[in-house]
Amino acid sequence: MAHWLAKTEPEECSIDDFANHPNKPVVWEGVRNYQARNFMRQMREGDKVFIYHSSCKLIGIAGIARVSRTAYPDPAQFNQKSPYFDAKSPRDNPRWDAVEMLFVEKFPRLLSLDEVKAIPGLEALPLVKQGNRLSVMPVSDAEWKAILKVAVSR
DNA sequence: GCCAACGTTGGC
DNA sequence: GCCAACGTTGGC
Repeated sequence: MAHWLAKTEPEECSIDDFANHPNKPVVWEGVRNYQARNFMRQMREGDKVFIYHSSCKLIGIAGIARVSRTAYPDPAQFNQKSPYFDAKSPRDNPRWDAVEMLFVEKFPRLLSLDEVKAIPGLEALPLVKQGNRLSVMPVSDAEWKAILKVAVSR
C-alpha cells in the first residue's frame, strides 16, 4: 500500500470537510500539473494520504484520508464556469484527473511545516524543499512512519 | 501583499 | 530544441 501527500487549500477543501462527513467521498479536483497528475494516476484504492493545508494561516499536515476512487477524468476541466476549466483539454483524451477520498483521521493538532521540517529523514521529501510546488507527492514508508510518530505524540 | 521559485508557452 | 516571457504557487 502506497502513501501520499496531497496539498489542499483549506478554504476549498480542509480536513474538516472530510471529518464533518466521514462517509461522503471528497472529490479532489483541480490539479493542473503533469507531474502531480501522474502521481494521482498511480494512487490505488485504500492508499493513505496526508492532507496538507497550504496557502493559509496554519500551514501543515492536518490529518489523513484514504483513496476511495482512483483517477478518472476531472469534470471541472470541461466546466466553463469552474476556475479549473481548461479549454485546451480534448474531450476524447482528457488532460486532468480527479480522485475521491474518504476521511481517516484528524490529528489532535496540526503538524506545522516547521515541525515537519524538524523531523529527521525527510530530506528527500519534495514538501520540505525550497520552492517546492508539487501538489501530489509519494511518501515512503519510512517517511510516513516518521511523520506519523510525531503527529500523534504531541 | 510581496516576491522567489518554478512550470508552461510560444516564437524562433 | 532552445530559452525568454509570462503566469502561478506558496511561504512569509
